[in-house]
Amino acid sequence: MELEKLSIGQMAKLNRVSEQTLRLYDREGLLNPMIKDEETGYRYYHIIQSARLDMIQYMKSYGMTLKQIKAYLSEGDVNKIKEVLEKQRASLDSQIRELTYRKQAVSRVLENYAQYEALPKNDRIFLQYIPRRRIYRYTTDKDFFDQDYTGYEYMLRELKIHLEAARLPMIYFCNVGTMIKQETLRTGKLSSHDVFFFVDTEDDAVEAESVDAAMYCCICSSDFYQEADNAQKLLQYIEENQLEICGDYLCEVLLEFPVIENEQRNWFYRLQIPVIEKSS
Amino acid sequence: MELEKLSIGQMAKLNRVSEQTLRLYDREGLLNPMIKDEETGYRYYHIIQSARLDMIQYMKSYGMTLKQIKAYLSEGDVNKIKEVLEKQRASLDSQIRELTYRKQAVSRVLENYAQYEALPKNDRIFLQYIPRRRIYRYTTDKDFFDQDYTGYEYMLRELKIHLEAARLPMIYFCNVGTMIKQETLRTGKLSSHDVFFFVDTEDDAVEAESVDAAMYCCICSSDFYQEADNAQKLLQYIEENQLEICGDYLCEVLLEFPVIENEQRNWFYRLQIPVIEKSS
DNA sequence: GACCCTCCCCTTAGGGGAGGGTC
DNA sequence: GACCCTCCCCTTAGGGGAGGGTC
Repeated sequence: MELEKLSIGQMAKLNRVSEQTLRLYDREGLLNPMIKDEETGYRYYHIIQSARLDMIQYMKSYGMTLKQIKAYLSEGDVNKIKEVLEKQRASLDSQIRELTYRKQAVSRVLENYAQYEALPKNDRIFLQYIPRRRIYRYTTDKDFFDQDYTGYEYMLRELKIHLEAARLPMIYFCNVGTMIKQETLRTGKLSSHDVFFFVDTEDDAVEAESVDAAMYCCICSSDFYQEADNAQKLLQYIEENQLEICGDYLCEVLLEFPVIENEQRNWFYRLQIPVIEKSS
Repeated sequence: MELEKLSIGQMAKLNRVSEQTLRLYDREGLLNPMIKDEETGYRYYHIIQSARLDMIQYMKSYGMTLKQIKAYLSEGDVNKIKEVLEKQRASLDSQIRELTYRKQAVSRVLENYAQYEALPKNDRIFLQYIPRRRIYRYTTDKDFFDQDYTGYEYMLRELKIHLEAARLPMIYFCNVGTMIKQETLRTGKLSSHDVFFFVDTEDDAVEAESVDAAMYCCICSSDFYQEADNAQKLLQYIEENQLEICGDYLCEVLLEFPVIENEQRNWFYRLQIPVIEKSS
């Protein structure tokens, strides 16, 4: 029966794999041809060997590496199937979780981008309702408002190191900010020892503080050195308009563009102070 | 300020990356140190360069390759952010879908394994209620019952090629079977031109036939050459027990073990014929 | 002595040849 | 002429050295 002695090309075609793949499997000892012509080096397969090839492909589709597959196949322990499959399922689960995390991060940046496009960019003060958020806060011994831009970078590095120590995904690091406690703010003094980043409201794995929904008095800018001035403008506005501070001041980096200008990050931040109307 | 001239080791530590990584980014032009001592080759970074490193890490966490990141960073087009992010989100989406598919496949095999453990293995005939399933059927010009084992392998290869042509995932291939139409079966003749595989009941992307839920008269075996005999036993049992065939005969490969014995697949199949009680 | 440098080899699962025999 | 063989180089994002200068 000629049919039963298949050349590498025939075997490849029947099984929808490349000849390269079959040669690799031969070399790696995953699937050796039934006959190897010692003189010409030609490989000949039996159709039956498709069974093993199928097994290899199943296992590959479960996400196993060739090395794992080889070990498993050569072990030949029928009862290990379950164990292997359960391990694979767990591994797939965590991969899916990881990717879902990433997707959420991308989505968040896109949302921020949409806000960026909609928000006024000309130092205008505006009121905005902002829903509840969650933040992970880190307190340093330095005061943000005493720092120059370089100093701020060091503060961010601290936060980054802290983030890693707390086993939090790097992804959160792109939506950071600083905070002034409302007690401090009421004295009119700008002073901040807290940096933070926003955490998904649904991410239960991270313990974070809640920032209540509120009406915020806001101003946006791209200039790092403008923050103090802008903050003063906000305070003045609040004063002049019969408003009352009802929570912590946040400076939120909404977006960061991948260009460095004048040796500075090219970002877009929103200062925000939660307010209520003054009770008369 | 010494602080502002960071050695590679300091820069690495501050940013939680390895020195190797920084050297790679330097070589690839992703992030060059601000100063490179021409004589000693020592690299010195400015803390500000962390901004670019952050960008690289964000983009990596979105799933971009270094090459893509480099292209994006050097292009410097602020307005392309959105486009890039949307592309990344779409890509993440399809990766998640793919992995979810795999996970389902693994879960199905595990379910089959659980059934394997529970089902009688000693040629005993039993009744089993089997819920609705879906199958993708492929009709060949050969008759399964005229084939030897080798012939069956060729039939499977046909199915596999067909599966690929229909753009169906390889994963489905591990739960295959053959079918005898009830009309044929009633004549008592064993003849089958249909091979099939089971498709997820929820997978709308694949168009498949429905196999209704029913009470099945079943028998399990691991011996390929035993199928015809076992089928006859089933028919006899049905006859003797006042039962009536109410659908197609299926031979389902429930599980396949990764060991080849006697040049044959080591599998476990379940013959099943749907029955109802004979109306008197 | 701790730090940094430049090679260099290694990892996954093949793809894409070149140059030369074989069916 | 179509098929098969054995090299050989290439891809990602670094990790892990060795051997030798530098702060």
